[in-house]
Amino acid sequence: MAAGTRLETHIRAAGFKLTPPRRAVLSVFGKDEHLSPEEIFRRARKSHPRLGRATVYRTLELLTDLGIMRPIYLHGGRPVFTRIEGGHHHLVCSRCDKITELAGDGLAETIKRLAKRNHFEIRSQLLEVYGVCAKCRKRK
Amino acid sequence: MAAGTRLETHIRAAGFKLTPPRRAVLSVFGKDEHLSPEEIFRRARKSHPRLGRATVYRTLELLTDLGIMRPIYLHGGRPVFTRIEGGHHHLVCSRCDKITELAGDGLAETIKRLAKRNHFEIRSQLLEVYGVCAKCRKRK
DNA sequence: CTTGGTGCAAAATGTTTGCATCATA
DNA sequence: TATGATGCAAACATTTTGCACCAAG
Repeated sequence: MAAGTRLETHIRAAGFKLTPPRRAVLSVFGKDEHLSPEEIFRRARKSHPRLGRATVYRTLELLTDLGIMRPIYLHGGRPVFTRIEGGHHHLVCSRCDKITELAGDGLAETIKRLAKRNHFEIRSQLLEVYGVCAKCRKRK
Repeated sequence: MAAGTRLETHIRAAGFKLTPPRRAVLSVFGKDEHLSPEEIFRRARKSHPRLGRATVYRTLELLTDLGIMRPIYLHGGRPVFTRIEGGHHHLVCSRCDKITELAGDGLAETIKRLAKRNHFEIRSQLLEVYGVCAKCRKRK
């Protein structure tokens, strides 16, 4: 679990303690995983049964403050958490709720350029384009 | 209040009743206004004091279903509502929470082009770039 | 051994729902 | 006047907080 190890190092480097509950939370994240606090709780408890919900929330807050993870609000305003790196550019279909990653194509670069013009230091990008996906348009 | 009138017409056209509470909710939205349900409730109650919170939520849901408004989730996952038209491109400073509109510059067009390539029909765009604004960087 | 981290339970917050009443179309 | 809309209060879901105890560094 290289990714997990890297995250763990990050926590210690920032001067925070690396505890079993925190390891359990970190361990459930693969790359590009989008998980709700409740789902994280359920999964992490498998490796650390004593885990409480409050600790999940506190750990997610810590990880967010450290710039390791970030919440994304998609359906109904409930958050899912994901690793912060990379651009998160989504086409969200409001019919079938399918989320398509909108890859590359100079989008991230365009955004960086615009941000630079505003002297803004980018930490994370999130683009959500809402509408109707190709499949649902046909099925109309 | 041309905008308000236009929205009211939209509601009737869709076969819904135009009631005082709904007019009160609609009336608080200027253009580019981003308001939380609670703030909408507070403002709308000035023109219609009997208004209840539930009606605000129900009206916002209706307006969202009609494609007139949309929720945006910025700070701490609490929604703010805004008119759906136009691109909503924000630079969000995680130090001071200031939100800067990232205007034009071909961004909306770039996104449209990419969506078209995916045969995706755009209804609304939302870009959130998180990071540190110019002012806060200096103040470091 | 010191300080930050944890789990539990209670509290706070934000949103939804059931229902009797009201008013638009 | 029929049906959809409203306000109220209770229910609900999610997140935060207080506190005594625990363990990583």
